[in-house]
Amino acid sequence: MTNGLRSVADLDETDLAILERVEADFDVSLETLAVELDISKSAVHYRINKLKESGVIRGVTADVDPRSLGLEMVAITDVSVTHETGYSDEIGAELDALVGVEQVYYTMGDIDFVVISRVQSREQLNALIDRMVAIDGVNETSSKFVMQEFENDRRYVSNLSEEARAAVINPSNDADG
Amino acid sequence: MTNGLRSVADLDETDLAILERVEADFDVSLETLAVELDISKSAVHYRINKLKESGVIRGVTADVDPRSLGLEMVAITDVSVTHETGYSDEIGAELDALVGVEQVYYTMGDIDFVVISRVQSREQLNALIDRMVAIDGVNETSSKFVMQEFENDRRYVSNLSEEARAAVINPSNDADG
DNA sequence: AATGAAATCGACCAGCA
DNA sequence: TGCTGGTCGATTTCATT
Repeated sequence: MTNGLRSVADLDETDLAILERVEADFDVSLETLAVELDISKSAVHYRINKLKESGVIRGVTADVDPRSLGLEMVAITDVSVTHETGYSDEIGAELDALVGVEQVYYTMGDIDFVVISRVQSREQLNALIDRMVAIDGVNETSSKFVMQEFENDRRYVSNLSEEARAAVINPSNDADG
Repeated sequence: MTNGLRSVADLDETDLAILERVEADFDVSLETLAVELDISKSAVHYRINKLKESGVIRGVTADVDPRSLGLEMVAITDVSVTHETGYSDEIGAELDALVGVEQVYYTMGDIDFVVISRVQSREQLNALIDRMVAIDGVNETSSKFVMQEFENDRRYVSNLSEEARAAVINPSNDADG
């Protein structure tokens, strides 16, 4: 009996420790990690490479502050679509492709898509919503402004409960393996 | 200053070109960038350093695939709070600090917070929502499951319209049309 | 899977326009 | 301030265990 958790790559505690550090700051030196984990620099490098190749680390990226680009306005838009057609995949992709759209979630319930967008000005937001409505199959939209944002910086490993962490390291805990 | 856009750091086209590349893939070599931009390696390095120091690049991070950690379930929770007190800052921070919470938005309107959370299982989600409700000042929650997610990978520069890009490069350009 | 040595690349410095 | 070329140190690669 599985609880739905299936680990794609098997990771040990050392991997998680590396991931926790590099997902917060990849500029940390191999030597620092090597000392912390009490393994050689080459071993750290070997593991990071393996994590990249296996897709656990999807890439290494510069984290750009959107405010430095003038992107100071965030909105959450609920988008409902006409339910006759089953083109939710396409509509979601089209919403996601719109310039200014940051995240698109397709959800259960009467509201079909939740769209997070980030723009410079109210004019840009209005234009963006117009483009959403123009998408074939989009029925209705309802937007709200974000007054304040509490970011978590997309750090997954450090945001894992003890239980969740254990489930990653040992997926055969109560799963099929 | 007519359209409300105020640039924090002044960036030129070369900076934007560098940002566009490194926010997609920081593993790109200095030499590749130098050739592409027709400047020296040192100049690329100098600019990247300046972008880091000025806070435009907040950091360099490994992008970890949440699914490799078994984080396959995403939920969007609307959280309303008791409006008597003005502790929205604290409540937002408390929501954000909960393990499993990825993003917290404080919005205008009758729903006060929109919380995006990512967990391994339904049990973890239930426990998470319990912890939300337990926060002092939280009134009511309403959650919906995310069936599909269309990601944009947090790439801001490449997700800028021509108009928005121009506004970044030349902030004194108050031509907002 | 991990190591140490060798090649390669990025970080830093002094100086220059 | 923005950039150059050169040097040093770190990272990447590879043969070996």
